[in-house]
Order: sequence, then structure tokens, then C-alpha cells
Amino acid sequence: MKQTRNTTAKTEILDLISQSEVALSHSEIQSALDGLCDRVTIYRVLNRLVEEDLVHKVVNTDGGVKYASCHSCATTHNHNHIHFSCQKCKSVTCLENVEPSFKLPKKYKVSEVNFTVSGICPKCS
Amino acid sequence: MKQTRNTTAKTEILDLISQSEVALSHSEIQSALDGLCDRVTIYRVLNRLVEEDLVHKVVNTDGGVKYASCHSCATTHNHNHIHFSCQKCKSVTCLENVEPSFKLPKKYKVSEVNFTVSGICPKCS
DNA sequence: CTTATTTTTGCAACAATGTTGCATTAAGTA
DNA sequence: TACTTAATGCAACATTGTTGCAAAAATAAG
Ligand SMILES: [Zn+2]
Ligand SMILES: [Zn+2]
Ligand SMILES: [Zn+2]
Ligand SMILES: [Zn+2]
Repeated sequence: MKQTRNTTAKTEILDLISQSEVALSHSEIQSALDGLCDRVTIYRVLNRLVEEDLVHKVVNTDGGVKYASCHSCATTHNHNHIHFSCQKCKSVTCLENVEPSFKLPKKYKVSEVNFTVSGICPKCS
Repeated sequence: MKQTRNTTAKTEILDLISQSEVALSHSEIQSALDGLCDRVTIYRVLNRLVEEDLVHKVVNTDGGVKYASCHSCATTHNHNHIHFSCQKCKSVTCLENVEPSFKLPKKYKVSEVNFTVSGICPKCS
């Protein structure tokens, strides 16, 4: 297994995501970093962070991809909660307490879920 | 309100999607049509089909977008069912009978959902 | 059937997002 | 300090989706 190193880019990006209330997209991160590193580096760091389970990926209802930190990972480590996507302010929020229940036909083997709900968030209504 | 016309492209594309067991992506449709019309036309037809509720859009766990026909639309017309994305054969299937239940905090107003589960489908296991 | 009206289409150009190869830089370690 | 290997920057490319505009096709009207 390969090693992983702590670089400025990685630290800064993880800090940004951890300290954000909402999930962040690549382009939002790029603006926030303001030239600290290259676009490509951001993509690679994000992949690494997901790989290392320090961050999780959220696919929005419009297909856009955002990243959020795993606040509850220390204990349970699953990312089965719902994400809410506000159509007004475009924010994507983890609702870590909301885990939907569903029953698939037996033969399906589940390894990952992505539940996104869009509408109007509390702040916008 | 504007009219809508029945064109060859629209008919062919709707047929393709209706007769498919699995959800189809733009590029899959393009290959199947084999030059019948331009890429751009396919995008525009797909948007129209979604607009007219003849087809629904599925955003996969990897962010890819696919389209599926609405078999149950005649009666209930909601697209709240789960979609299953097979990591092996890459197929995306509507599980029209599986509607997850979940409870959001009161203040959120829901207008659309996208539930995707990925793993291994029956055919691949 | 012919003409008129409005939607659709094709094409070219553009934009956004993500990936890859390769030489250079920098982190961790001995 | 020097060495090894991961991480970065840069350029180039790939995919997906959008927009403007002139030409073509579908419906409606005569
Ligand atoms: Zn909002
Ligand atoms: Zn989350
Ligand atoms: Zn499969
Ligand atoms: Zn479906």
C-alpha cells in the first residue's frame, strides 16, 4: 500500500471542507484557495481525501459534484445520510441524522448510496 | 404555452428509451441512433421529453446522467423510486416499487428527489 | 395542394468539468 | 544532509452540455 503525505494543498483543502457548513464544489474550492495550487492538484487532492475517507462526495440532483467532511465518521462511518440541495441558494447540506429506510429485492448487493433531495432550505423559505 | 411537434428524432429517441430495460445515457442513445441526428438535437429532445414528463432523468452515483421512461406515470406520476447502478455491468435500473421513507426536519420543503444505490445487480452476482 | 407560421434541426463555437503524461518539486526518512 | 517516492504544475486532451443563428421540417390555414 502506498504512502500519503501531508502537503500544503491537502491541508488547506481539508480545512476548507471541514470548516464549511455546506458541501463545496471543485470550483468553489478553487476560488477560495485563490491560486494556492493548480486546478489539477485540487482534483487529485480531492480524490485522495475521498480515498482516505476524510471527505465524502455528494452528487447533486443536477449532476454537480460537491465534497463534505465526515463529521460522524469517527464512530459509525457510513455515508448513508440524505443531502439537501437548495434550489434557491444552491447550497448542499449533509443531514447526517436523516437515514432513509428502504427494502431492495434480495438479489441486489448494495455497496454505496447517494440520496439527494432538492427543494427550499430553511434559510431561504 | 408553446406547442410541441412529433419529429423523427423525438419518436426514435422515445422508442429507444421506452423499449430499454435500463436507463440510457446521451452517448448510448447517440450510438444507437447511428447518425440519425446531431448530438445537440439529442440533448434538446431529451430535455423536451423530460419537460413533457415522458421520460425521467437519473443522476448516477458517479454524476453521469441517464434517462428512463416512466412506466408508472400513467397513474401516480412521481419519480421517487430508487435507481440501482451496477458497478460491474454499469447498468442503471429503475426499481419502481422501491420508494424509500425518510423524515426531514420540518423546515425543509422538498420538490424533487434522487435516490441512487450502487452495488452488484442480480445478473452480475 | 399550396402557402404561411413556428418549431426543430444542424453546425460551429464555446464553456465547464475532469483526466493523463511527464518533468520538476517537495515530504518523509535514514 | 542525502535519498526515495509522493505530490505538483503545466500542457494537452476528453467528455458533457449550452448557445446563436440560418436552414429545414411540421403543423395550420386557405
Ligand atoms: Zn437555500
Ligand atoms: Zn454528507
Ligand atoms: Zn450488473
Ligand atoms: Zn426511474
